[in-house]
Amino acid sequence: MVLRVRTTEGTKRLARLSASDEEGTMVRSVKKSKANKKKSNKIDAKKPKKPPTAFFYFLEDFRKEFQEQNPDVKSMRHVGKACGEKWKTMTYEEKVQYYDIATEKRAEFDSAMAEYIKRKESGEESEDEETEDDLEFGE
DNA sequence: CTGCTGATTGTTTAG
DNA sequence: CTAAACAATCAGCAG
Repeated sequence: MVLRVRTTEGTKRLARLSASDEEGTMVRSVKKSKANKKKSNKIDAKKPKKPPTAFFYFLEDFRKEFQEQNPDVKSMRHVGKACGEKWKTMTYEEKVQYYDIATEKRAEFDSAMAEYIKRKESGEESEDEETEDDLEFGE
């Protein structure tokens, strides 16, 4: 009940979600914004970042277990794969634990989003205070 | 040496 | 509603 999973499967939610490509070309080449490090940070625009999903939270815990059970495994990518399969095998009750966490995060994110929209409607023209880009001295 | 890619699913966003 | 993109992580490979 607490888990408002959005209409459950009734709407099917993205029935196939581009199922046509799912099997054929897995061109999942995401642009990825990790190209830059500190410089050029104006790309994100003030938009609230997306909170980690339940899957990610599960990953955090699963990672450790996976490494213990699979000390041979190295890349985390493989973990993700294994995690994905296990994730599907997990029961709703088990996943609910993580869903609950994600739900709370989303609630918090919602507030940030509301402000973002509000500001956007008010005027996207925001002063960029992100002047400091490479202020790296220290070491 | 340095830096991006890849893989997982879920959630988010804008039209 | 829909489709696409993006969220973390970390090691491996390429130039």
